[in-house]
Amino acid sequence: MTFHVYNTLTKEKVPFEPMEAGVARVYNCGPTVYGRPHIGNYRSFLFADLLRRWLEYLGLEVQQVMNITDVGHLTDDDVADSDGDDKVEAQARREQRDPFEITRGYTDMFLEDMKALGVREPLARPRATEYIDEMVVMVEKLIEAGHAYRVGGNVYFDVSTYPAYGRLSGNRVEDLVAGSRVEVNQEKRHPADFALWKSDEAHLMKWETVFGPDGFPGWHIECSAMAKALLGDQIDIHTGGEDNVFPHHECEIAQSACANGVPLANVWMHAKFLQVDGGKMSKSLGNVYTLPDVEGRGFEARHLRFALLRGHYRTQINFTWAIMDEIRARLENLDEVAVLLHRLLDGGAAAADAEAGRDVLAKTISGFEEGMNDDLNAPVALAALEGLRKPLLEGQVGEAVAQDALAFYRRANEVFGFIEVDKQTADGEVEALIAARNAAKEAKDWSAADAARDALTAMGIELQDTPNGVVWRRK
RNA sequence: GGCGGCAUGGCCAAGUGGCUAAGGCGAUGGAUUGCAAAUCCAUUAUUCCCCGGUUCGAAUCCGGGUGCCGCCUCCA
Repeated sequence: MTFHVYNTLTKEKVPFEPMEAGVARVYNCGPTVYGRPHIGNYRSFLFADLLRRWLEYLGLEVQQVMNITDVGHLTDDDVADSDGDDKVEAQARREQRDPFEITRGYTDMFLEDMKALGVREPLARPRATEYIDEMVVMVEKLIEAGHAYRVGGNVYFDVSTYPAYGRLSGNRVEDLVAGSRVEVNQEKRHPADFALWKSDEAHLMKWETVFGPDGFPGWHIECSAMAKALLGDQIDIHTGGEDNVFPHHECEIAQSACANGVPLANVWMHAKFLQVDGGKMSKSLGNVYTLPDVEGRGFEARHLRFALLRGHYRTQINFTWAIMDEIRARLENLDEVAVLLHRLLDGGAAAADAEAGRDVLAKTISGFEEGMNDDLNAPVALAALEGLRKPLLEGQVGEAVAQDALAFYRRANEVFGFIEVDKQTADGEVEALIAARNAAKEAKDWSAADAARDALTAMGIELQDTPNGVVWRRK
């Protein structure tokens, strides 16, 4: 089975075929850095990371770009000019700091979190403020081509010049107008027209351009310009959260196609929102969690990575602390597969036949790959990996197979990135305590034996008394 | 008002027309143990939100209802 992906644009799963053999060009809509990223944000970036890692597993070179939006989007495009209020500037006012300082600070936090969560560095993380010139060029081109028009220092995209507008989101221009809850901006030709460039001298983040001295880009042009600058006019996959479908990606599609003459992306993929405690997370409920919150509850970043990748990216998944406890237990089992493989290869209980379990391994690999190839069906792939544990516990795996199984397990973890696959080594203190406990048991000094065991438990070492002696693992 | 998604055991989560509904967590009983943990054995959805329909056959398709969620406004 080849890798199939669900394309939001066509609403169907299609085989993934990169335009250039062996290379996948992928653009991920990144965060707007006006606040500390939360677990909901992480989900869509983790999805982007999973996609990238799966493409790499398949042997493709992935040219991945994830932008950082450090220009605030207007909170309300249609009434923009009056107060120039946008997320970044609003935050800047709240913190009484320079907006550029704000975005730098939150960008650093974002990058720290990504690193902690094991997200691989993309080829580039362009910042919108570094691509103002490219945006202006694109806007000028759209004006020249008759797809955009100026009203004073503002520039709007004329949706009537792009009949496919609405295809991605399933919205019709007429319905958008009817359902619009914002005041109609009189200077636009059509209420659905969207801003490419805005001017407002009260705006804090502003640039002098051909459109005037106090301008700033509209919400959508940034990504179109950065994708073009770094990946070219046409890319293979464009991703984002489900909220990006409309208006952001719909607008990107329109403006890029009109400016470049080719479709921006062949496939559009969107991650569903994460829910917390069964509903939308909200500040008033106090459940807009961040990585430090999760770590404060005694979990590691990899637990969170697992929790957010455990469900299919297009299904709603829920986050609760009870689920995190379950995640911890499950991850211990996945870690244990590696522990068991290392133990076996170090002379542990292997099946007599070195080739024993070959069929089990083959089934595991095909289950894993078929799951991932089916639009990144992580739950199926994970179930396949978990299936390795039982045969190992039952001693049904031979040494040669274990060798291959470990190699595969490492590759599988190159995709998931939350399993501990390296061999666990004991330090002198651990070994001494184990020896002390064995001696105490021999002497039937149960309180000394239990003391040693308690000390090890406190160090995160779990002992297992098996019929063949004592083994241990780090939990 | 317009558009869209989802509903599977105590919990999480696969399955999208056809053998006994994956897998995990948890729970219960037993074995094992100095006691535990781990492990092993057994049990844990005759049933997939509800009501109709199509079909030889549906969790899977269709119609209606209920509930949750999303977009149309900043949001991953």
